[in-house]
Amino acid sequence: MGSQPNIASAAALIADPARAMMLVALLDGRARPAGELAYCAGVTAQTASSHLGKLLAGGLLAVETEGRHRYYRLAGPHVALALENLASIGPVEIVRRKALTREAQKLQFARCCYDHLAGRLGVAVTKGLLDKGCLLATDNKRFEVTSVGAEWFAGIGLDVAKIKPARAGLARQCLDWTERQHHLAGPLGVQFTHLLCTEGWIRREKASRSVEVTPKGWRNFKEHFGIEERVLMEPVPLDAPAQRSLASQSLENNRSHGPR
Amino acid sequence: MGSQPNIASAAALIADPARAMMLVALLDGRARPAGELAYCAGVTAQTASSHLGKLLAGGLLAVETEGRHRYYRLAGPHVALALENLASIGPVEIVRRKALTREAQKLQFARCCYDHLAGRLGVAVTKGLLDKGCLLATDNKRFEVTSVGAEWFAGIGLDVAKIKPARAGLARQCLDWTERQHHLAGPLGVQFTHLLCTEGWIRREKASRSVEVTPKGWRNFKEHFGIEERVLMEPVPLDAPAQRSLASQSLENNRSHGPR
DNA sequence: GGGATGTTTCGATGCGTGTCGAAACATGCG
DNA sequence: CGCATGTTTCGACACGCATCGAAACATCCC
Repeated sequence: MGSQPNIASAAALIADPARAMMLVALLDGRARPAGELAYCAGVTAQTASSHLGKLLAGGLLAVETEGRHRYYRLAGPHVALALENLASIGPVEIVRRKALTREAQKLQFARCCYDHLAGRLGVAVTKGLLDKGCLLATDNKRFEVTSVGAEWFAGIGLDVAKIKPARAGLARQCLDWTERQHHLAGPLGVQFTHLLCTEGWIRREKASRSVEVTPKGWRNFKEHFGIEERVLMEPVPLDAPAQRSLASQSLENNRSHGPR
Repeated sequence: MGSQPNIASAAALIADPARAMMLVALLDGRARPAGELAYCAGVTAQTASSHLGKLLAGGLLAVETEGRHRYYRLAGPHVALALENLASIGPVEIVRRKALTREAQKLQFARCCYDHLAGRLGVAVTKGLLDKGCLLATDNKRFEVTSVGAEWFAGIGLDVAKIKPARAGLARQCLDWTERQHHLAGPLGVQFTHLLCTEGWIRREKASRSVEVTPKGWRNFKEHFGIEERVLMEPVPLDAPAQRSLASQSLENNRSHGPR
C-alpha cells in the first residue's frame, strides 16, 4: 500500500545523533558551511557530507553554494518548529534548576524568533491580542485579524491591509519553545515587531536575539494588554506544566464518554 | 551542558515505521490496547510489546492496565503536537486517494466522535463558531466560550452556564481524523450536538456513527454559519491528503471491542 | 480448576546504516 | 601551474536493533 507523507522517515532523519546536532546548530535560521557542521556534530567531513545529503533529500535542509563552500540552512520555519517540538518530548522532565545565565534569562524573557517577537513577552502580547479580540486563532495554525484587530493595529500606526500576506498567510501561530505556547508570527508579526522597535517600545540587541523593553514600552504594554513588568519578570513555575495533567485529563474525558 | 533531553532519541523512537503507525493511531488522544496497536502497525504482539515498552520509557506514551488489557495513549498534547509537526516536513508526496465506499463517504462527511459532531460538517461548524467569535481557541487544546458565544448558544436554547465542565474543561479541541483539523468536543460539544438532534437539524443513524442533515438543518447551517450544502458535499481539494486512510479505516472497524 | 485470550520476556537471526580511510572533484591563491 | 582547502564519492567494516518463535505470566470466563 502507498505510504503517506511519512512521519517515520522524517523522524529517522532526525534520529541520528550527528544529524540532530547539525540540525540544532542550524536552529537559529542561519546558514553554515558543511565543515563547521561536521565539527558541531563531531564527525569527519565525509560522514557529515553523507548526512547533509540525506537531510537535503529529505527536505529538511536547503543549500547554497558559494565559492568552494556550501552553506546549509533549515529548509524553513516548519522544520525548526518540528525540531523544537521534538525537544519538548523527554524521557524525564529534566528539572532546570540549574541557574540560567544572565543572557539565557533575557532570551527566555523576550527575544526575536526570525523577525518576530517571541519569548515570554511575545507569548503574553499574543495572548493579549487574542483576549482583546484583535486576533482569532484558526485551526490551520494561523491567526485571523478581526475587524476589531484591524482597527487596533491602525490605531498604533499599522495598516494591516497594506501588509502583503505570505503563502502561509498574514499571521501564523508560531510555537514558542521555551514557553510552549503560540505567539504571533508571519508578515503581520514581523511588521508589528518592527513597529514596536521604531515606536520605541522595545529595543533589539545588536549581537544576540534578545529584546529589551523600554519604560515607554512597559507603559504601553500595561495600558493595552494589562501586562505588568513585575508579573512578567517573575520566575514562572516552569516545572510541572499543564501537559502532564492534561494527559490524565484526556483519559478522564475518554472515560466520561463511556456511560453515554 | 545537556540542554535538551536529546532530540535525537525522541526522534529515534518515532523513526521506526511500526512505532510511527502506532503513534499515529493514537493521535486522536484516545487509549487503545496493545493488541489493536500491533494490528495497526502490522507486526506481531511480541514486537509491538517491545515497541510500546520503548515508547513508554521514552515518555511518549502513558499506559493504564485494566483487566487483562493494557491501554496505551499519548503521554500528552505535546506529543501529538510534535507528531503533527513532523508530518509537515518531508517530500510532498501526492497520494491518490482510493475511492471510498458510500458508507465511508457519509462517515467522512459527518459523524459522531463519541457524542459530539465530527467529520467535515463538524469541522465546518466549529470553524463557523470561531469565525463568529463564539469560541476562542486557546493553546492547551481547548476552546473558550466568549460572551458573544454564550449569547449565541442561549439564542438556540443552550444555557452554557448550566453545562458542567469536565476536568478537561468545558470545550475541548478534538483533532479530526479525516479532516485533520479541530472540532468542538467536551461537554459543550456533546450538549450542542444533542441540541442539534432534538431541534431536528441533524439525525443520527442508529447502527453507524454517521449523521444526516435535515433540510431544516441545512437552512440553519447556512443562516448561522454560511455553510452551503453544495460546497460542503464537494470532494475535498486534496491539498491535505487523507493520511493513513488504511489505518484509520481499520481502526474504525476494529472499534467493536472498544474500551468497555 | 482448566481452557482461552491478552500481554510480556527471552534468545537467535538478519538487515540496515553510520562510520571512517582513501581518493576524486571543485575552487581559491600565489 | 601547483598546492592548499573545502566537499563529495566509493568501498569495507561493524554495531545496533527490529523481527519473530517459543514460552512464561496475567486475567477472565465457564
